[in-house]
Amino acid sequence: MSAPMATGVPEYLVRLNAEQREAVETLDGPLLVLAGAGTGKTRVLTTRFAHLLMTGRAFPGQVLAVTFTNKAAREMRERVSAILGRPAEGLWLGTFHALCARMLRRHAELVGLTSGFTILDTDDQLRLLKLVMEAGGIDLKRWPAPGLMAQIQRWKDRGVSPNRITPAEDTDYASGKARPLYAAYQARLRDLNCADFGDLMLHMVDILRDHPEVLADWHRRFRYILVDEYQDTNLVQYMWLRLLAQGHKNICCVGDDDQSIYSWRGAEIENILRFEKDFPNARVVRLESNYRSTRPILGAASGLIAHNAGRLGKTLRAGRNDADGEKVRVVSLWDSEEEARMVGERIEVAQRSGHALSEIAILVRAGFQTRAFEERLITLGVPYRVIGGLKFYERAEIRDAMAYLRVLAQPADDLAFERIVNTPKRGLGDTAMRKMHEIARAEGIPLSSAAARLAQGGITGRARAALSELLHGFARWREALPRDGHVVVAATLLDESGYTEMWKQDKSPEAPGRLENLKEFLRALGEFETLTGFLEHVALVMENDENAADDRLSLMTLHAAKGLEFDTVFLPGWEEGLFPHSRAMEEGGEKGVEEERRLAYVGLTRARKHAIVSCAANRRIYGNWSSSIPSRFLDELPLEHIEREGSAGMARNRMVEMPSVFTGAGGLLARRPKVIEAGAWEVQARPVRADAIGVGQRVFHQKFGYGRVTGVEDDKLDIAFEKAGTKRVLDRFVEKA
DNA sequence: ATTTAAGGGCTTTTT
DNA sequence: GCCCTTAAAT
Repeated sequence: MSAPMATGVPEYLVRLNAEQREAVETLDGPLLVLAGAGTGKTRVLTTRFAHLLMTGRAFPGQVLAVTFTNKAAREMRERVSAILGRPAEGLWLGTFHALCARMLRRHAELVGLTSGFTILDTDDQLRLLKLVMEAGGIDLKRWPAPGLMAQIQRWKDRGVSPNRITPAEDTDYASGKARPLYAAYQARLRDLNCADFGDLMLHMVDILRDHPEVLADWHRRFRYILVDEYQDTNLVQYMWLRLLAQGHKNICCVGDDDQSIYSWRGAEIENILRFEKDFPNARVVRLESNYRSTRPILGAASGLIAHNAGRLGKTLRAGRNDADGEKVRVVSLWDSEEEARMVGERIEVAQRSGHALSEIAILVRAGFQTRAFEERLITLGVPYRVIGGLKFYERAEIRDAMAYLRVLAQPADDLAFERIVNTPKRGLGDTAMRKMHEIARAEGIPLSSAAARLAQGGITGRARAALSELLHGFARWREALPRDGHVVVAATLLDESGYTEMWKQDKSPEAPGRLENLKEFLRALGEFETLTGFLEHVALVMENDENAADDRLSLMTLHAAKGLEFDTVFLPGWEEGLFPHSRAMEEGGEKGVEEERRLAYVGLTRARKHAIVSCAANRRIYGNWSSSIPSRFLDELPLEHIEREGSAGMARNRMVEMPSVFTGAGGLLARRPKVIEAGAWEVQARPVRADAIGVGQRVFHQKFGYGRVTGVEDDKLDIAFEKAGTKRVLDRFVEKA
């Protein structure tokens, strides 16, 4: 513990405002910190953590700190270290899933697993469930597996294992067979020594519920519990927290009911609404001083969210000295293309006046909306990045490589074996696989053993040779493992199995990138002592490098934007049906609309200085043009904080004045937005692309599709397009594919 | 056993 | 309008 400051108050506390300080210094008993957007939530959480250590209230290993994302966990670790002035070691700090996995490794045998269990990805989960359903004689046409998977996940989110399903929790899926199928699926997971994501939580809760001595052990360990984003916890996470908090009752949950946007993933906003009932004598501290946004942005966001019922109630106050600023712009446009043009032009104007692109974001409701903006940004030559998309470990090549290593580590891992047995193609098709399954089922042995049996005889020459080569390979690699180490063996394995070669032969544009990813995979493997440690890391923690080293604009969904902030934020597509989304309204009714409204609130509060909301009167959805009316959320923004502009009339009841969609493209193109600052249209000199395109690069062109660069001359490219033939185009019209 | 055709569906996705 | 999953064709 470092010496107290001369004043008696440590420096890290002095930097806090009164409410933040109360949240940090209230150490005993349950505490709920209601932290509005931009009120210093992370600072409170990390300072509180450090304070617990600095005051000697707890050793690092006695604090359990839970986040939802790896990113949040990493950030907290870094900031706690910064306050402590040394790396924070031995912490129980991580995501719900990572922490549960860590705990479950110690108690795996209590749920019929061994500590080396494998964590399945969603792909494996579904394949396994399909096998279980087929074995159960279910007609997969009539009862698609994803439906049952969703149901099982819902059960797991609610902490319901097969034996705990009450009639109220049951479903009529597949004429009431859901429950036995769930049980069979769990049994198969156990046999394969696997756990899916939901199991990590579910098993731990079951263990803590059923084994008081285990629970008591964890109570002895954890004296303080810190929880981030409490509004996003689901029931099983709540149960887990509650069980662990029973011991010392020192649980501090930080969250914001107004930012609960994941109910469709099982998050229960009731968890935070109920906190004071669940934890008697709980203190509640509200953080309401916002240090992020201007007064008009806060006013607009507050006015909007005030339309929700059943809130815990907070009022965001502007905490900045320079909080005065521009009103929120509400721009109405003729169609989605004009909307994209408007956003693009404003970005160019901002860019020319020195605004960093990395401080601008376009936040959309649904993924398909990004396309129009991407097209626009490409033609304007504005660098951007789309946040979201596939995670590192969700890429096919990484999953394949993982599967190889899983078979190496656990020959009985049927799912992994099945994935790689014919990847690369070894001439093992349906017939060979069926035979393998038959043997495995008949003998009650793993697939790989069945394959060995099959290689002795039972299939034809070519397939047989290929199969026995693979099996001999695994025997060899496994033998080499203790001698050469996992990194070397992994590299040889991917090489000798023909897997790397498969991608080298592949002519598709993604192939080089995939080989890169495999290199990255091997490099990351080198950072781990053991194979199993690495497999867990990849399953739970590994993520994309979206580090914004270069100056690019961000394009992402509103969901992906939670927790981020930008100087300027564009919020397009505020139209009934899209935002609030019709599905959300159909499925959730008024509750659904409220969650959409929270999403709008999240979007607005991402902006520090400028927020530009827009709606289009016409939008192409699923290929068809359809007209839409402005979102009800626009009417809910307080008039004094917004400024309306636009070419396409705003009032929701004046829609009749809108020209028909069918007036044709001429009228549509002739119409120019009146919303653009003067001069914005006279854009001549485009910046040269930062990412130079070379010969051989595969590229994408909006009009001509995919092609390969055959020549480069200044900013002009000769491209052999797959469909459109050879053309010469300006480099700014293509993107790397 | 791989290639091609037809069909359905389509919001968000921290782990 | 597009993309992905499953069905028949060679």
